[in-house]
Amino acid sequence: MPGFKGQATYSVDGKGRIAIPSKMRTCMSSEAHSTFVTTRGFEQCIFAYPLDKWLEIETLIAELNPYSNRHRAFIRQFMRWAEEVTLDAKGRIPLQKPLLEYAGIEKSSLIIGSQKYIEIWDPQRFENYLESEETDYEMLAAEVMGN
Amino acid sequence: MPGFKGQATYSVDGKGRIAIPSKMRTCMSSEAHSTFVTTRGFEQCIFAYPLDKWLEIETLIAELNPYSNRHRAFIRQFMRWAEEVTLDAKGRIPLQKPLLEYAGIEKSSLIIGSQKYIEIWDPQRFENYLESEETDYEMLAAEVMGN
DNA sequence: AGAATTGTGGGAAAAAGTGGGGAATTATGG
DNA sequence: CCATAATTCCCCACTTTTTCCCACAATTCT
Repeated sequence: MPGFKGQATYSVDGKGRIAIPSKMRTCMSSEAHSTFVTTRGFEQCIFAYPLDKWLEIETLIAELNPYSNRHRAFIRQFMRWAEEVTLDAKGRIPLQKPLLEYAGIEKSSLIIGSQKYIEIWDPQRFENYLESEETDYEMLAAEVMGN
Repeated sequence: MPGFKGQATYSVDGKGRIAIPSKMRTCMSSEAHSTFVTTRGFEQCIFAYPLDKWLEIETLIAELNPYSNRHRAFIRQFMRWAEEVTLDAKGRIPLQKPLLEYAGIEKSSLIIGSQKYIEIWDPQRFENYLESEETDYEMLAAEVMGN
């Protein structure tokens, strides 16, 4: 089954809703029940996992030891940003204020399909990110994929 | 079954009641009978376990050795703060004064879903906690989840 | 071009959260 | 042991937020 791909610039309306591109919607498995889990990304953006993929991750989290304070801190950070959201009849999901603030998103957003999940960026911030990451595409490929 | 997730700032009313976010209520199993056990957290906050999860923990506690003073000290601390509370018709639970004092909560609180339990913080104290924990999210993730 | 799908916006209905009154229960003090 | 005070519980009223639904514009497909 193919992963999420492509990019698009979509608006975020006054109620914090954002449409998921139909091409990305169609490549969710039915086990996702039209549901995503949104959470903060490692960069300053929002990640959206289809529910089934998210549950796999949560299974790993559930095995951590909550009596270890490092583990507990991680569970806390990981879960507190997460939010289960379901597509409405028009294929949109609501984004909570804390996430929008974290990602610096206001009226416009850049949606990027990134294989197992979708990234949602403030377009300007993504520009800045590209500039700050000096490594060029070709080098990155060689480094990551190169044997 | 998914665990508690998300965060919200809710008020604590004059009677010490606090609403549990509906998204967290809906992911309790029916065996919890709409009941939580609140107790002091390992950090300076309140933990709320759904009853069924709490009973699992209590089973472990029951197996500790009461003739070891370390064990005994832990059992004593763990149990003396615990309080069984039931959701009212509006989805709220009452919080006892000692717990509120311990967590430094007055009128406002930050509710955090943390997988198997819910944490209730004084918002300001949580800010301080975040600052004191310098480790950033990405590092923590790599450390805990890393290969 | 016409029809169907996709993205955008907003209004109405439903649900969630907030606060408080009063009865029932428990605690305190003479 | 009773009277008073305090607390807990149950209920109702209000406000805000979320959810659901419909309308319209833009794009894609046939």
